[in-house]
Amino acid sequence: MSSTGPVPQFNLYQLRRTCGTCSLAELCLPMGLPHDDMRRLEALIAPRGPIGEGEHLFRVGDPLRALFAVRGGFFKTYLIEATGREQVLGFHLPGELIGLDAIWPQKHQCNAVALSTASVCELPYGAITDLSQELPGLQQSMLRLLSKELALSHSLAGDFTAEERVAGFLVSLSSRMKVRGLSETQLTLAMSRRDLANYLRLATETVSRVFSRFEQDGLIAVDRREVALRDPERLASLGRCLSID
Amino acid sequence: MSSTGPVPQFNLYQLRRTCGTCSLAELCLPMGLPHDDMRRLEALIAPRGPIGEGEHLFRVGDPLRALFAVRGGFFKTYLIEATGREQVLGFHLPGELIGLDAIWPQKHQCNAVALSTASVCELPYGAITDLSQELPGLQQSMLRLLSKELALSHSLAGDFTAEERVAGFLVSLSSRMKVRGLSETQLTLAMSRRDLANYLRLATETVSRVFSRFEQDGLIAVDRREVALRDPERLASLGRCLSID
DNA sequence: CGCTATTTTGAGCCGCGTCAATACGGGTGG
DNA sequence: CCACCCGTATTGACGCGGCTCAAAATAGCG
Repeated sequence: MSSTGPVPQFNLYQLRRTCGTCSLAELCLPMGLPHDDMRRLEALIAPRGPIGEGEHLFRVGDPLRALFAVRGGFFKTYLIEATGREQVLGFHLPGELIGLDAIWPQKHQCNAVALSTASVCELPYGAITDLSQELPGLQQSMLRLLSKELALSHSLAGDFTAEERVAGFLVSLSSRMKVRGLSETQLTLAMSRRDLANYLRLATETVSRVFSRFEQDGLIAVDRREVALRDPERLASLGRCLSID
Repeated sequence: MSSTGPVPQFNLYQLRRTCGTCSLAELCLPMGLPHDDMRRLEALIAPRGPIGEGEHLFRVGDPLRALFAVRGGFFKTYLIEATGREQVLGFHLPGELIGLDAIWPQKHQCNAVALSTASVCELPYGAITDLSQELPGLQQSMLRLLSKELALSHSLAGDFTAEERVAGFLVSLSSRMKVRGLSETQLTLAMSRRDLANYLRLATETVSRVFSRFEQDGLIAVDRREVALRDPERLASLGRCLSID
């Protein structure tokens, strides 16, 4: 049995609407914030209801009004090069903040689109920075998140072989799922092969081939977008560190 | 005549020791800060004298004590992969801040080494964040710098051909030199071919070959580490945007 | 003037991209 | 329920860009 149906998704609409009770709080902006401070932050945050698959949170050039924290579902950020080619920058799981690269010029530098039905918390940028002026913990959180993203981006920058990239991606995703209390061996890829390949800077055919090879070698079991890690150890040794969590 | 001697370097020791009179202030952390605020920032900053070529500012794992702003000279940041291979993350010109990726875990995530005799301003991290708690402009500056670095990192992430990478690098460097009031056509590369190739994720031989090809095509003139841009237009059209300035 | 590190140039090979064909799956309408 | 269609994924054949290996040129330095 390769899949008995989709892995249990994040329960989008059962998530409480406050940071204090949100299971993602420790991954998200309020991480490590004292309770009282968290309440003040909450007051600024606007939850935003179901966002349909394919719907955009923002696009390149949009003025930065708010940062977005993923509550449920998956997002992809990408940009369109001068040549017209799409370039996937990242996939974003619940608890992660999107739009940080817009702070510099106050305009979004990439597009953000939902890969599945999703929901987010909207954090009005001005209000957040105003508040962080008063709450040292909040300022620290923001700097830390930015810095972390930077480190992640660095770790992605190396020149890796196709196998290293794919293995690294799987291991990293596994660890991100684990942190969120989900299965670390039974992964459901939210993205198409094309998006994944683009993100990894490979051709879709190459990703396909590597998946097949890994399956033959008993490293994983692939069924469409369900991937089971059979030998996480060996997989981890194959993939260079693409993870930061 | 390809070179009549080295291009005039930044006058390290003639630079005044205060942000208020530093020609790099507008590129650096105090960018856009009101005069009074700048004075308060200055009080925290410790200039650090001549740093010899090959000397390290910090290494992976060092606790984050301070961020460093380059005043004169050039730095390289890099890390050593698990496999032992070096990975160059970036080259840093005067006015740029180094060490931002250390904020997240409070430990430096990369090594920083001087490529030439250099000097820096040392910004004690705790003091900076404390002050930025009071000065909204300073907080904005820090967020902007981080965000900018992130955007730069994104723009580097694409999969480019060797020619695109080299051309992009030259164009980007040219623009960074121009901002600093130096020649935008007569570039002095501070780094070895090996470092440059590593940074661009190419083999040194490939960089060498691309340089030769560009020279044959009349795009540039190369003499050792002196590179003259002969046709910046065409060069820019070749190289995808690797710049953010 | 030799020694060594760096850079350039050449030859050959291999991983991955490209092109093309096939297989699969999910949705739609009869 | 099945036939059909179309987008996505897989598999195969082939070519090319850039890496590797090797050697020659050049520069830096004692």
